[in-house]
Amino acid sequence: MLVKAEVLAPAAEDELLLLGLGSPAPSPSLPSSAEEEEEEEEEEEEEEPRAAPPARPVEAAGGRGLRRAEGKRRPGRSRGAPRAARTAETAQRIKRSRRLKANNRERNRMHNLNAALDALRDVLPTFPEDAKLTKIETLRFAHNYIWALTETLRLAGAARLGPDGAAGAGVPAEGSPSPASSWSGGAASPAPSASPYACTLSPASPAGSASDPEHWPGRFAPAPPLPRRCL
DNA sequence: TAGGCCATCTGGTCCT
DNA sequence: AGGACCAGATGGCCTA
Repeated sequence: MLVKAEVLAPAAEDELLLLGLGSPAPSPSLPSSAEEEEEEEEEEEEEEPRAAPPARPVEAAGGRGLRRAEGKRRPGRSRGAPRAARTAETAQRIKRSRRLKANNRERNRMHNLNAALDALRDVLPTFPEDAKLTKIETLRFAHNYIWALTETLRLAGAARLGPDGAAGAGVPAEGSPSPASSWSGGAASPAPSASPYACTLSPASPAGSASDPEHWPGRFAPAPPLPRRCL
């Protein structure tokens, strides 16, 4: 996807920077970027022990030099930045590396979540068939759908039991899990009293009143008839 | 153009 | 300590 590519690009660049590669190399694919991250982590694990010891003054760094040149001690800057600076830099790199790892995990976590959401969408009837419910719609719809199916079972059982058992036909049993009670989220809707079992398997019902525009995102206006699989 | 939806990043918190 | 989870921020895309 374009979005992904665009958003991921900066991350890949960061990794490259971390690896000390100033210029962006051929952009790595997602998995390979993760691999690079691993490599980088290893590299840093190596460095960590060096950074771990309490930062000693610069003279310590020049200890070796002292051995050969008694008296004449050279400034502690052998090459590159002073040790303290290097240590700080290393700490930064480690921090950054952990962040990137966490980002990766978070990304995967969200992908898993989305996959689960997609699986849920697959079993929900929609109209038109290829319409894609948003996340919130999927969750609300699923909740209502389960409620409707539960009612179906309950009523079917009641019908088998005869007139006595069917006392509440068409009316949700007391304490039945009406979605409206716990799920409407804010602009919630009235309980499905009018026709609680009227197969209103829309993203918003029965938790949302079909006449309540707030519950009908443009793409899912109540105009279409009952969902395909609605029995 | 505004608003909705989404993916991602990020820092904080909790848990193992 | 490291990973999972969460919520806020940010920026891109799409539609009315």
